[in-house]
Amino acid sequence: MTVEASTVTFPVREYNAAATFTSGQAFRWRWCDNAWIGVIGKHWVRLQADQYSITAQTAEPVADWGWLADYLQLQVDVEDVLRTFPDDEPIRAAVAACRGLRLLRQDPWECLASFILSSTKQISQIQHIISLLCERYGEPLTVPVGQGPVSAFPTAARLAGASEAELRACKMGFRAPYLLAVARRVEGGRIDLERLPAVPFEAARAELMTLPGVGRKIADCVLLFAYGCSKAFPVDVWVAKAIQELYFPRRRVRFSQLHEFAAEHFGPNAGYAQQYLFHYMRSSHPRRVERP
DNA sequence: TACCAGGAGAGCG
DNA sequence: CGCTCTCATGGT
Repeated sequence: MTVEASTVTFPVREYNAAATFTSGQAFRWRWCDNAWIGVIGKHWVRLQADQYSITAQTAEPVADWGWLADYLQLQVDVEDVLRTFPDDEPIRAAVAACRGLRLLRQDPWECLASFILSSTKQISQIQHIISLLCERYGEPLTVPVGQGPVSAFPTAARLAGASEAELRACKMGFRAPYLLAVARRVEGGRIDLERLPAVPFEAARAELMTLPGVGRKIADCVLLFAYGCSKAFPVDVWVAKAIQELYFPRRRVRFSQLHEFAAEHFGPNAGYAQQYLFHYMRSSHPRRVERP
């Protein structure tokens, strides 16, 4: 590994950055001048990936790159994950469609807030809402000369002090009272997001689901994308459609049955399988609005 | 115009 | 429990 000033290069095989950053798990990455630009915690980050490595650039000197390796989940061997998938045609097709797709390890509060804002919204619109929210309530960050300004994701404390009308002005509509209530519960210590990793899976999900605006799907997204519970299997309209069409053609299956099937069929890394299916369905049934 | 988007919550029989 | 409706906003 080579480090000079604010850049670092990690050797890594089979990391499909494009699929990873556009597959609807994180919402702040932009493709700009042949690189991915985003924000991780309080760091502005620019990433370039090739077949054998990922090179990262930050705006300020970094002594320890552990936070970045953790976010990108560089220690994960994709082949190990794929070996746990069921050997069936739908999974083979989904994996073939987005080789090297990874799951990121995101900050719990940012992930929770982002997915509260995601309900019944297209990914491009979620990105827009979050962009407005960060611009208006996030702490401005140091950025290299020539780069546009960016801000950190707003803290729960900051949003807890906002009004519902102010949040609605960020285009989030009926999700505003949900986000506000959850920000106030987190800020008031009535839910401790740092403690959840120590809680058994089902109990952690149940606790997340006590939050207003957080049902089974969003709770599973947070467990998967923030806490690394790789068996969590969020079922949204796309994944429901995927399982319906690929595994139960011409037989109507209820929503609860989709969960039961997923839990027993996809194995210990069901969440990874879910992400491959999601990205596969979206890229094989493209909507113009999603791919400019 | 009607319909949909990485849902959740409330009301109904 | 299982179904339906509504919520806010922007796009096709």
